[in-house]
Amino acid sequence: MDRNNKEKNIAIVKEVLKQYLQDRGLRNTPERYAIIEEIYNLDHHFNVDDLYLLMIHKKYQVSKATIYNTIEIFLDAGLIRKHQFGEKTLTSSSYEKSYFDKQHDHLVIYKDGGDKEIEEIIEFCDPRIQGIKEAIEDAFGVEIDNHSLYFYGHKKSK
Amino acid sequence: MDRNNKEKNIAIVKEVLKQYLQDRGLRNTPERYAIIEEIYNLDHHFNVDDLYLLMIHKKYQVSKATIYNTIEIFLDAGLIRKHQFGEKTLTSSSYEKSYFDKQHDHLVIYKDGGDKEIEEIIEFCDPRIQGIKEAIEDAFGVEIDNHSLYFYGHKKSK
DNA sequence: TTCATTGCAAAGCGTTTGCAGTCAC
DNA sequence: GTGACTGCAAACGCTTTGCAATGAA
Repeated sequence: MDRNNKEKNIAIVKEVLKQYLQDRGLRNTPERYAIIEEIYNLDHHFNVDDLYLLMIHKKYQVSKATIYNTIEIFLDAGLIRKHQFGEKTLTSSSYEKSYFDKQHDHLVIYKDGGDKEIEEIIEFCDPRIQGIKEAIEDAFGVEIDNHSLYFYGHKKSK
Repeated sequence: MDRNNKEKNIAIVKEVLKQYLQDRGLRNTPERYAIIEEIYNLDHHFNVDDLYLLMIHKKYQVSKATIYNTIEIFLDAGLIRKHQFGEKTLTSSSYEKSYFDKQHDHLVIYKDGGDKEIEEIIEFCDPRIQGIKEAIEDAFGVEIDNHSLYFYGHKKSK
């Protein structure tokens, strides 16, 4: 059932992608469909290297350059979202599928001790952010397309 | 008056830094004081390259390596904050002095047209973020040390 | 004197680019 | 057939690291 759902979603996303490519006169390359399929099979955040290794270890032969290119298209098409976790240490960009999800924010939990290592990333969604967004739009006469909110913390020690 | 204030603040920050270095058994190098002085003379966000060029063109001879090292200390001491503007294109990390300011968030305004260029960065402070923070702390049993909130948008076209 | 810190240059690492070959159209 | 796309390797840009020289304690 869950699996069926996933397959259905993948089919839908491929259709959306097809439409998008068509509209812009871009080509239907097999790589693009393979990559979007792998992304929508994942349930977590991933970075380019993750995705590259995953695809190498599976059926496909893709290059990182193609993944980078393709991801740019998916971002523009609204099929994925980009994140920069790790305010403390430098990390590669992370991505996640976004077509069926509502926008959500992230709580980044660091391990105790000054090692600056991420323990866990929790997603949440607080409607109050909408109120802030609207206030900012009014205050500065802008249209806000997008936001990112991260909380950084650690497990409460008892 | 403004200038006097700035000089007074710089004196205070140097004192704070001195204390911090002392507490950790770190050394009072002239570079560290020169760098913190230049940072607190700035009124805007800056990146390492900005700061490096500024200092080269002024009295001091510093290396980027030292600036990177030093900035790490200042971050830990709470004297500066680190930002990653530019969700769309890759940018270097930005920093800003933080000792006298209250925590604030940022509205990143992009130029119109798909050129992904930043037009302006506006700072704001909405108290409602505190409410969200507390809700998250309760919901997930964490202590939040820190947050970052960015809105990304564009000027409203009439 | 000692060893943290500096400056320099080299290395790292994620990402982008150039280009010859390929393949969607 | 044409030119957008791919894969590869090289280039890029920011940041980190290794190391000999320096200088704060």
